[in-house]
Amino acid sequence: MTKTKRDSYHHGDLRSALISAAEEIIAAEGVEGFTLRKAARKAGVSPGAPTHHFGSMAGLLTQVARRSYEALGKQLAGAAEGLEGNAALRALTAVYVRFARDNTGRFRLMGRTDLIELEDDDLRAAVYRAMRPLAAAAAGTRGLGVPTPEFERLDPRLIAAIVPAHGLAHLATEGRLAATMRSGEVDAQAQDALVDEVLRALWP
Amino acid sequence: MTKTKRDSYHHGDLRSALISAAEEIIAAEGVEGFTLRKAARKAGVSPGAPTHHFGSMAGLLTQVARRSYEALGKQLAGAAEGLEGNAALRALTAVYVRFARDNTGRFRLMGRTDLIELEDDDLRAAVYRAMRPLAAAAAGTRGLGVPTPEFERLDPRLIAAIVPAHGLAHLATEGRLAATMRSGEVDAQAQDALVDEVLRALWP
DNA sequence: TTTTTGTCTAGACACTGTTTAGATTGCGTG
DNA sequence: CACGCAATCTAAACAGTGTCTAGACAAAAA
Repeated sequence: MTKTKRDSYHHGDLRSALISAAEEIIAAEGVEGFTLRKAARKAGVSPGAPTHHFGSMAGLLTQVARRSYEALGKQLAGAAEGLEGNAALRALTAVYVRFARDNTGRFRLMGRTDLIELEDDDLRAAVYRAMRPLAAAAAGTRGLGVPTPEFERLDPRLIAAIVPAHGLAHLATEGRLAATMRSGEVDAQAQDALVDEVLRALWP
Repeated sequence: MTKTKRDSYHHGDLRSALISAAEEIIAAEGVEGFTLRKAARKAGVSPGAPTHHFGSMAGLLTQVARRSYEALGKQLAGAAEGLEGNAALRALTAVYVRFARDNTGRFRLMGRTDLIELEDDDLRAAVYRAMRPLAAAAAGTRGLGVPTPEFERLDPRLIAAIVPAHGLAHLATEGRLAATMRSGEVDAQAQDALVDEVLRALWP
């Protein structure tokens, strides 16, 4: 509850305050619980204020999505260290799925093309950068070149490396994957084990 | 534009009229363009009327999702005929992706766990039934038993059969897969070819 | 010090889903 | 056939939403 109070008419750093507020709301209540007015209230500012900084709600959420891709990229970056071939791909996919499970709100936002501005250059760059470890692993295993930012022309074998991660992550966040315990919570360990089994079936 | 006019106070078959209206709106404007009031207007009925038949907006959309899974199931049913092993899996996955591409609105709805009632028994049954062809193909190839409706206890190798379809379909609907032509439209043929290449990389 | 520029507020607008109380009708029973 | 009941739909309201237009305020530039 970082309700930023202020004494002066101007906020000072409203832009990043709104991004933080949005991230907190999404983490606590999910994308479906997010509201632009809520974020404004949390930053201690009037409902119309965010528009001036982000143009629209989608503008703000695009920034949140961009930062989320950066976070995902950071987690993927070190995940394949010392591993090669299919073992590297398995490790990266496992991290991808864990990120989706542990950051359900943000991950759902990343897939909501109606809420974010997909053509935003910074966002596209962040997506591209986040996928680089997967590309590198696929390249190492199968002799691919480095992919270009244009997703339209990605090598089919690189897509083949991304697809299982994406699919598993979606199933996980939709609660269809695994091991929901009696409390309703997800048994992370059991899910990790299941994911590992699936990955060994795909990439032995 | 099936604007159902009526002369009597009672509608007659409002329930299915609302489902049809919702399907038309979602097909034309996507899930994000759907509105309960819009559906009510299209059926020629007051904003409060749907509540009595479906409880809430999620109730109506759950019916749409159920019918969508039935449609998907129908398309999958005949897709693997005469095929075996990985070839059957490839054919089924291709149909899955085509369904997502040609029914973007409905497919997006199926993944929106915040808009539909995931615990609805009819919906769960429809999901299970739709996945049966994939299960059968995976079983034929790898010696699996028939899966139970509880998704929590699915065989990892069956999940491995579903995951690429799900992942590819999502990438396709998010516009990240392929071959967007200069018009902004998707080049279906090119996309099919790409999907085939990806599948041959996963299931040679 | 004055002007200009960037920030933010106040209030309104057209919507949304859902709730309440009441009007209207069709149907099964006497 | 007539009656009462249950189902069905309306009308109006409520608390919200994102966004737009004026204008108020403050800080930086002239």
